[in-house]
Amino acid sequence: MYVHKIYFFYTMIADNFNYSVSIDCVIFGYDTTDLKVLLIKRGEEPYLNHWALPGDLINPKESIDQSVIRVLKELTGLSKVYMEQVKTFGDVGRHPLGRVFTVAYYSLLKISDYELNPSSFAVEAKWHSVKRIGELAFDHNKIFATCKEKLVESIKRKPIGFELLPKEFTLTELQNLYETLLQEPFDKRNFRKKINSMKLLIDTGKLQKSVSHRPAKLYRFDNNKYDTLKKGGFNFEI
Amino acid sequence: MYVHKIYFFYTMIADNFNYSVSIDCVIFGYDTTDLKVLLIKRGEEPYLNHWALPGDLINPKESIDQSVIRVLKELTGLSKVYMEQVKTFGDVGRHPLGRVFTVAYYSLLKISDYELNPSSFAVEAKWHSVKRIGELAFDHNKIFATCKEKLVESIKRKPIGFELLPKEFTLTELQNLYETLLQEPFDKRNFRKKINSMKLLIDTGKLQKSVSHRPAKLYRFDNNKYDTLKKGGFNFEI
DNA sequence: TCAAAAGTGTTCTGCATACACCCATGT
DNA sequence: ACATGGGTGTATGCAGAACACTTTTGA
Repeated sequence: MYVHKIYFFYTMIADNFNYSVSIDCVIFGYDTTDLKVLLIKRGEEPYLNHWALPGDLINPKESIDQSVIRVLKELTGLSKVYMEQVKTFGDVGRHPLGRVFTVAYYSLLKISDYELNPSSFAVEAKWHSVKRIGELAFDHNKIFATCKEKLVESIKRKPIGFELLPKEFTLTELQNLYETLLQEPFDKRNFRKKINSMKLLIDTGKLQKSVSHRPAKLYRFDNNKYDTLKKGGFNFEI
Repeated sequence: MYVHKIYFFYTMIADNFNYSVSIDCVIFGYDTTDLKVLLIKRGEEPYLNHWALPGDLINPKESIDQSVIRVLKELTGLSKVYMEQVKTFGDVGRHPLGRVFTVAYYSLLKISDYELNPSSFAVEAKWHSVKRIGELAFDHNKIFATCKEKLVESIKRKPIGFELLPKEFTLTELQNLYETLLQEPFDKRNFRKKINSMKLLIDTGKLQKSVSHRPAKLYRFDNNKYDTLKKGGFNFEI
């Protein structure tokens, strides 16, 4: 009976091992006014010269996460990058050469860090404004859209926005970030009141330099405090 | 140079197609007082006689979602079951016979529907209280835990709780559901006030039958209204 | 002295919370 | 008539929203 066949697939033979699995990574960076995504230009068919999400096949001896870490490291030179698994895509026709599943991740990094690590000369990689993404290779537009949505969801409920700013930042920079990502304006005083009430920022005592107006205070995000609060049931929310 | 190798994996050969991909499904049902999960008992090694999550290999010509729909249909007899992709697991050693990735889903169904469709005689399937899950096959305990967390997250922000109740239900049943899933008590009057303010329930005009106390009104969830409201930016939240 | 952005408090409104009694039915 | 859960309103507190002027710096 047909029902017998399923749920017990672990008696499978070598014939069952004929799929391929990759990761694709939507790498977000924020650039004073604009959210950007790091794309690479394909040097081969199919989709020659199309922009695509960076990714790679998963190696036989590495986990999914390790695969993403490896690609991020090779592309950006950075090791400790925030990343989050989003969704797996595996439609039948998504890859011309066979059945390839891809696990999509997004990750966040400070463009200021990235620019210090130009170890990616070998591949043409470029930041694109998320507002001006053209047609990407394969189903990467769909993957990108899904990751963007997930980022927006997460940014409201986790303090991951700080991953996109320099280590020391002003409150106005923080507010601009949220306004850009969430596409809505915030009242300056209320925004500061809310941020302040969370007690998650450390006043560095430093000020902005060489701006032609009153210099703003520089703050750092207090990771330790956040970890402590979170254990006590605290929920970040903007 | 090494960096050349990656990002251009699409020149791969048959050697790259040697992984296997499955789906596993955490099927939740709610039973007047308790959240349950549908497990199947393995009839073969490895993990003979262990309880496991229902799942199957993805067929060459079906999408990931289709694969889940197929398994749910074969196991429960139901076609339109709420489901949500949660996460993909692919640690190197998770399966003894080779590299098997599995895409985890959770799904929600009314146990009352399920019991009318006993098409799963061929496989030993049983509802287990989520509080009393023993040691499951493979990494299924981890998968289960991840899906349970995701369910709890989603239940607060989407009106999916109704998928677990009969089509017509009382407000007390609804409250019990939320109290069970979120593990916190709600004030009866405030709970009703909140539900009422959303205007998402339809009073069927019917009453409970043969209860030895004042019979409660029966309500239905208004799917159309919810879809409309959602388009207007409405966010369900409990 | 001007331009440009930083910084700061109060009032109002609405929503979450806390809380106790009468009602309808079956036995 | 009694036991059982169903059903209802009000007062209080707190957090989000609206809102405008003074301060500091460089040019």
